[in-house]
Amino acid sequence: MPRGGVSTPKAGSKATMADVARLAGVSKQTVSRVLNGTGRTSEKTRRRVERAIRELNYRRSGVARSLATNSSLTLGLVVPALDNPYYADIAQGAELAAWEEGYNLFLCNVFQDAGREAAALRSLEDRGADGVIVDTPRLPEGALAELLGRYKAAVVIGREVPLEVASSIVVDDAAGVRLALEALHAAGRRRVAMLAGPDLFASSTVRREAFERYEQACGLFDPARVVITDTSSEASFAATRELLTRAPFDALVCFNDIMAAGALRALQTSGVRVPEEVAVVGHDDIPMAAWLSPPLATVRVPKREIGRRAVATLVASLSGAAATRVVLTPELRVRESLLQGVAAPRAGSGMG
Amino acid sequence: MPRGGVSTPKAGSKATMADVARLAGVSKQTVSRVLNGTGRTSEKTRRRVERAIRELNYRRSGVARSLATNSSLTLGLVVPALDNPYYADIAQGAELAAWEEGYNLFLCNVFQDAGREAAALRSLEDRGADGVIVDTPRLPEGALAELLGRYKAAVVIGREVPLEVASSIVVDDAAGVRLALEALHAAGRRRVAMLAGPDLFASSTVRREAFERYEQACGLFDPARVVITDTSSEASFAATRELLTRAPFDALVCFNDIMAAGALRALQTSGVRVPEEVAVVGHDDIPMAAWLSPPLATVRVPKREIGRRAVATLVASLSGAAATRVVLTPELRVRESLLQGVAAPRAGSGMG
DNA sequence: ATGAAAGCGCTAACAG
DNA sequence: CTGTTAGCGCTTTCAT
Repeated sequence: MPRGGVSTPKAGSKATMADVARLAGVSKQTVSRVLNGTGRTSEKTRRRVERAIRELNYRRSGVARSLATNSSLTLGLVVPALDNPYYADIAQGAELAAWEEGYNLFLCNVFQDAGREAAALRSLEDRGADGVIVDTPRLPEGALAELLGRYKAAVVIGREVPLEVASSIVVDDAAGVRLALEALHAAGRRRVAMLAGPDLFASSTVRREAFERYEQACGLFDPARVVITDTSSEASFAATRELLTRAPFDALVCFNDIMAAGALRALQTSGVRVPEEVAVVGHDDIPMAAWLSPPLATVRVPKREIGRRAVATLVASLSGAAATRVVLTPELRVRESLLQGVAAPRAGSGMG
Repeated sequence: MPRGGVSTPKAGSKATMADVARLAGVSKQTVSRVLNGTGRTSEKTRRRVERAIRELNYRRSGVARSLATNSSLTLGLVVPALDNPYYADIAQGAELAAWEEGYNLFLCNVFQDAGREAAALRSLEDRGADGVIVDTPRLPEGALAELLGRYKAAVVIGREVPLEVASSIVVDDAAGVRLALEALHAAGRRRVAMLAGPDLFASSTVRREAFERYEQACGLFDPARVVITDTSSEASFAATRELLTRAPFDALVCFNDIMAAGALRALQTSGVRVPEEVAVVGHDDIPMAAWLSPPLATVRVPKREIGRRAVATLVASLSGAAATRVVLTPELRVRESLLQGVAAPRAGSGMG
């Protein structure tokens, strides 16, 4: 066919490399060389091949390619719940980094279910992903090791695993809690309560224990001020109301910002002024935190950075680097929910 | 090797179907039959094969499989920005539905960039995805048609495309705006302002025009009360402040909840009481909307449903069904930011 | 009920 | 610089 059909290709047109070779009057190998930029090819043949490719609207089959090369330049990221902006941010960081490294990143959201986590890990493997990053609170270590062992490389987020199993990226949770408590104490709060998440989340346990340890060390610990509840705003709303009837407190540290949002609302609807009567500190620093009223002070976790580092580590491992453990440090994000005596909140505070 | 090594497989172990066949003393074909449940196989051979599979910790290569079958039971979903909970929710709906249909769903987040959108669509194709769902405001229709034409089936979200190109799932945006305005008018608001998003988003244009039309019809339209701004809380915060100095208004309709959050904060920090002086209505109903202060009234878009329907439509198309157009209807979610004279907000309001 | 041969679309290892 | 021959691991025919 002469160049009649403009560039609008027919739907479903699936030219193969052999078609291109035929049209260009060369062998498949030459086409492959041109495509890969490997070996030397005469300027002339290259042009012919390139023209044929355009003409046929040809695209190499990645499937065939990865069958032949046993690699796919594809990475997988498995997260437990995209509806928590925390994971969405990690995903964005990872996506950006993968793109820069020349890899593709496929995300698997596994809606709160260990079975699905395993399934996602397996199907990513089946589809030929070179490596995976996984943030999974639920999968037991044995199962995780087995699943990850099938990849050339793997990175686990938010959880320490043996280096034989995978690299890991974690955040120093205890340090984050300490930052919050130091600021609270400095602001004169002596009866700090904690809204903890279920122990299912390793980081929740770590944070709760860090809280208890620190408060104990300061001689300010009272177990009656610790509540464990589900990580939803709804559950936190209810838990905070209950806490109000149980023990007096002048500050509240929450496992994450989603929970803090519920707590904030519970305090306000109970007539408790924030931060005058009770200061509130969240954890993670999701984008919405700065827009709550009052803006929520929180322990900022470098989410994008987590995603970025996870990809960097994974790519390094794929190139033969040894597994590593990365520990990231959180920062305190001071906003009005933690400040005292802020009469008229100023515009833009906490937006930096 | 006898059954020495318990069930803990060595890392990187990649048995092939031939290995299994050998160990079981049958042909590859028989193994394939057992795996697929096709053809008849004697109970005895099947057991042998199954045992060999277990022994070798064997998994079929999906890559080889899809090269041979030209199908992968894999679907792709391309979204522009996971950091907007709106998309995260769509993704969860889609993921759930795909899982139920026996498909795998790979998500591609393309960070605000038309080039990346195209790249994602292409790499999903390369990896053998059977079909894709794409929510892309930026890709011009011609390019989109070309990209989608290469799939067996495709679904576009939030945008109408010719049925030859793909099926589409859209929400009746104009109806949503009308719902908000009716409620506002019923509450006595006569000077409604609008915080619109850039025309880049088709739905933003639709909503803005619906707003103008409706207000005009009521004889209440004033162009000075319409502001177009970026879809971030920050930009909306600034735009709202500016609007306050420009034209008086007693209600504010926003393109989405993220923007509404910024607007809410701008009003509050400017000493404007919500909803007493200015009622605010968002759009989408992201989870956080209910936890803002005051809880944000919003036009609820059935996000999960969009994801679910997109997958259902896609799967149907893959089975040969004709392309279709689905229009979903939004609902008004009344919360305190729209109510009048609510002295003491009651607990749990707006949480249902 | 099972096996043998051919091929999916590509790359790798050698020729020339 | 370019072509030929083998596979990658699986599913299809077709035989048996």
